[in-house]
Amino acid sequence: MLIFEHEDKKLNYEQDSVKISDVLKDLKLDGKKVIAANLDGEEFDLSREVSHGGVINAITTDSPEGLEILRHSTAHLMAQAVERLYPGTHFGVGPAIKDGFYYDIDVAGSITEQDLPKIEAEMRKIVGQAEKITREDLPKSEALEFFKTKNDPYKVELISEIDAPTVSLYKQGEYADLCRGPHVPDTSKLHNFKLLSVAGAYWRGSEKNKMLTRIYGTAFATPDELKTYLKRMEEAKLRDHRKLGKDLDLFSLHEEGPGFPFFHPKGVAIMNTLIEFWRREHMKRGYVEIKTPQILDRELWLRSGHWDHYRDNMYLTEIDEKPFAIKPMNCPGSILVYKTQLRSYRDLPMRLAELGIVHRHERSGVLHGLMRVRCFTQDDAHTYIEHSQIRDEVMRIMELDKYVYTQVFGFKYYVELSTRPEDSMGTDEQWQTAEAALREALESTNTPYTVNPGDGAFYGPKIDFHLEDCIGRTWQCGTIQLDFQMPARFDVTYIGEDGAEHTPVLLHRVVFGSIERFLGILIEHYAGAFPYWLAPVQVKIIPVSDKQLDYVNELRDKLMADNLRVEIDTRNEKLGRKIRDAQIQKVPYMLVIGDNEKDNNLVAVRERSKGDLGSMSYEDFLKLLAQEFNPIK
RNA sequence: GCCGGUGUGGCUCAGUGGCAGAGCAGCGCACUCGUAAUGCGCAGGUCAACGGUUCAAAUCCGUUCACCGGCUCCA
Repeated sequence: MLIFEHEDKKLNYEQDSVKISDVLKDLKLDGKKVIAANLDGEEFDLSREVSHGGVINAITTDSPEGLEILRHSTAHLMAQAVERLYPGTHFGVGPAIKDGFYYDIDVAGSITEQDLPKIEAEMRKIVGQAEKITREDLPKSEALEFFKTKNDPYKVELISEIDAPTVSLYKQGEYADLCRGPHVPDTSKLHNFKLLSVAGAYWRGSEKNKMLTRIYGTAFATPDELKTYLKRMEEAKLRDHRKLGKDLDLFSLHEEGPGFPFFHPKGVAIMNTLIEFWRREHMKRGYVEIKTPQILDRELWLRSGHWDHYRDNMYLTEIDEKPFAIKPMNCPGSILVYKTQLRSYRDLPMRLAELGIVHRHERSGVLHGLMRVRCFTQDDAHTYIEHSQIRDEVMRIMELDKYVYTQVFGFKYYVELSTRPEDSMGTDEQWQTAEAALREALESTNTPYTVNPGDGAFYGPKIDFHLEDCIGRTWQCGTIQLDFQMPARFDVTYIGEDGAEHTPVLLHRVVFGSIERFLGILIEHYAGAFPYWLAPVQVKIIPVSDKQLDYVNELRDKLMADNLRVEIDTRNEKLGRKIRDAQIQKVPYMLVIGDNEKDNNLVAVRERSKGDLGSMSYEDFLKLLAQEFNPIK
């Protein structure tokens, strides 16, 4: 006897086993959108026979679970098409992912993006054939035999590692795949998919293994959702900071300096404004600022542990035949500053901030506009504290991060706790204490976080703050790292209340992370339309003709004297043209100056999104600007 | 670093073995203009670099570099 429950409904069957689709039908849970079911937390195909009852729910394509199944089935569909078109292809793994799916394959020759339409066409053919997707449970040994015969070494490897007596196979037509399932009942359920790109991916994610070909695609429940997604990707492309950086004349990249961006006047204007804001917030919060050298004796890096744990990322040089290194981090320099005096417990927490330029050797393939570079400015600070101050200091920093990310910039962000990596220094006990301290700070502030095991710095665990960009990618910005190692290695001390010497705890932290990366994220976040306080050009003055040049120059001088970033468009162009160009440059305010304004001592204000605001006096315009959000006012 | 792709004027791109092109931007001239592109003209390229094949290479082959999409790695 089997008993199924759904909400307040109950259903009994006399027989020993029953088909999921029958149960759903009897519960009136069937429908066009239903592709699988959830029974006591486990997902089942509609065609599965079950011999136990429980709480049952239908899985529809408009739920996250349903979408995942849909995408997973589409991955299989793609694999089947690939196998038809490229016989002899070996298959790796093909899961559903955040915005779609992929399949890793080992194909003789190569597949390029030009081949995708062909594969897609074959997929549609299989959809038309409405191939039934069937599940088969079989002993591991049989499955192994099956894939050995099929000459699919990757599947053989996967099965050998499965720790269960039986495995499941999913078949559709001539295609069979090792898979946990569930899947849609047949291939005709798959319509709204698109293959997107081809890339390389190491087998099982290890660079020691062979590189396979990965085909990315996406699938949605409805054509509209697919269209919306593709449109969003198009729009994201338009926001790409590399394109906007060029169009808005913010920065450039050159072959002569791979990974070393060149910043133009407008890019620097934004960065300087960010830095001004940063200084203001930090001075308010009890930080003091230092500056330490770019190049330091190798001895220092040996002592800090960087030589042992970070050498591959360091640029080396020589001065007077002595080895030196270009700094990849600011901590050792900060420590030397701390140690210039005998410190008292009364000096703690001592918050030494530094806008430190660091160089790190990044492998050529990872460079990406401003997001991933080889030289960047960290908005760093090293805080020296007593053990008892860890929690409070971490919470103070988290508060600052929250203010900056959400209040000032309006970002969504995610918090991650990264624990001890393989290549690290210190004792297990030190790491446990440090990790526990960070956890405590997260928990006592009710901050939701995920744990990223083994991703800490080599000297301590860390809390990372990831900001989400316009296409849902996340970038690590802020970090708070707890360090018991450096202070000990450098004999950093303070005199306690008890008159004895103690070793302080060192907190490394950044808010923006890298000024360069943060600028990149902001460009995409705002799509180049920077808010008034950050805009590289805040006001563009546009004379209607060159008869107003004198008045316009006078206006510019006044605005500049009021510390505004202002430009005049003196080109011999029509008004419409000058406005268009200022709009394209996303300047927040335009002042249109014709005879009317000149004769009556007025300015005609145009705001980039609201349009013409009419004429007003200069003073009224300043009042208007004063109402704009401005955290450094 | 690895896999795949791409590299033509400041920008966006056409040109697939036979004289290097277009639009925009720039410069000059005319128009002196009222809220998203005025017209006419001029100038601008070692076709990423190096090597090879060929009577002839932007085009075919090789090497290197950079960039793009990913993987691995990271702020």
